[in-house]
Amino acid sequence: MAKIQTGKNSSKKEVIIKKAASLFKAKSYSASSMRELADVVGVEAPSLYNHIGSKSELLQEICFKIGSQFTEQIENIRNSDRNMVAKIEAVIRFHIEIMAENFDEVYVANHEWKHLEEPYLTDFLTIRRSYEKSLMGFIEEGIEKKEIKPVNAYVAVLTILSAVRGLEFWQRNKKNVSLQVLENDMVNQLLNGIVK
Amino acid sequence: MAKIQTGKNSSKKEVIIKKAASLFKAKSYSASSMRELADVVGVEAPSLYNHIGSKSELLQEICFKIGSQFTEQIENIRNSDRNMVAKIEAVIRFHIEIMAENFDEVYVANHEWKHLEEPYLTDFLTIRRSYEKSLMGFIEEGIEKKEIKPVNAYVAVLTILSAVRGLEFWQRNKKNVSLQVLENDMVNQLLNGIVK
DNA sequence: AACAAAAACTAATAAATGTTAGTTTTGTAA
DNA sequence: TTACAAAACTAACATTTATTAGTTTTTGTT
Repeated sequence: MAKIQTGKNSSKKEVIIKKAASLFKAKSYSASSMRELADVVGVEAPSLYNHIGSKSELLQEICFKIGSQFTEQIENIRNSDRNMVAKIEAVIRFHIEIMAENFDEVYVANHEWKHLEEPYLTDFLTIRRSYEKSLMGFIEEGIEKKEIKPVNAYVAVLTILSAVRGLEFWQRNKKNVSLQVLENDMVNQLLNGIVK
Repeated sequence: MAKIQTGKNSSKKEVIIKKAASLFKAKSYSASSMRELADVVGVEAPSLYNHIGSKSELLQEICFKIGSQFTEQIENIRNSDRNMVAKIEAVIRFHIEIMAENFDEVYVANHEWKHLEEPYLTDFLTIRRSYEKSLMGFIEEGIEKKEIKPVNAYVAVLTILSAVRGLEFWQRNKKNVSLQVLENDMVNQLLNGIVK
């Protein structure tokens, strides 16, 4: 009876994926049922299968869509003409902005990838590790060029990526802190610290 | 047939909780079944119920045990005689150390609390918010006393807590980076930055 | 108006879930 | 050795799960 509402530019499959991301974020992948997803889509559960292959396919689409956005962007930054500190700053800013735009999907990609099935799990981890390696390269090069203190590059990457991932806890307080302040302050703390 | 092995000082219930934490960390709370837990404990599933009340009780015990450790410690730090920067540093170091000792339980408390049932969920979030408030107090006082730059305290708390929570991704690389380096470098980056 | 394709529906399946009931085994103290 | 409690077991339960099969409705095109 009910029909899946497809807004501008998005196929029915894309609508389902967006709602799935929102559901998976709220309840986690495993605790979300296809019946619940059908409910929020406004349709009976079996009807979903006219548009998608399986529950796990939804998770795959979400994780790899986000994964390739990150991969593409860090490549752009690497090829750009900036000093290393500016490149690292660009990475941090990109994280914050993509999170602000695609909150649900980024959250799910960061927190629910564990439930990917093979071979997708391995592929995803490979992409992720390569991303971390790129960022580590920025830091090591920054150290060589004396732009950055001689820190352990792995710890720096871990600290930066963990910090930006923490933005997932932010949203609810959107009113208190603007995106601008958030972005500037976090960049500043990670690069220059907070101690006077 | 099999009996639950209870090592020194730990009751059978505590053994179950420890194994549950390990399982919940590996597979997430929802995707972990009582039969799987029984398997790793070395017993049939119904036997678990001689020692525990329910699956969700396990999650409660884990979350509140960790929660109260954090609450207690930040209280100690608050009452200690140090300047604010040193207090913030102590908080960061405590996070890293408790994570190194109680990895599974801290991980579960940080990632699976969503699945707590009421009223435990509300209680847990109250504890958590009060912890964040304490840390925010340290930062605001540090700013007043000109020890810390005039940053947005909320963003600083978010950045610090997110960074230390990211340690959960570390362990596998234990060999590459010692706990000492990790702790010192992370404290340094969060307080003093990495830019020369 | 008729036809074909797309997409909704209902009904049903096998498997897995947390948990209870009832029974047997084990360990300890008299 | 007997007796009692603790803790294991087997069997079973009602739900919930993702998904398939088969059917009807809707939609768009001729």
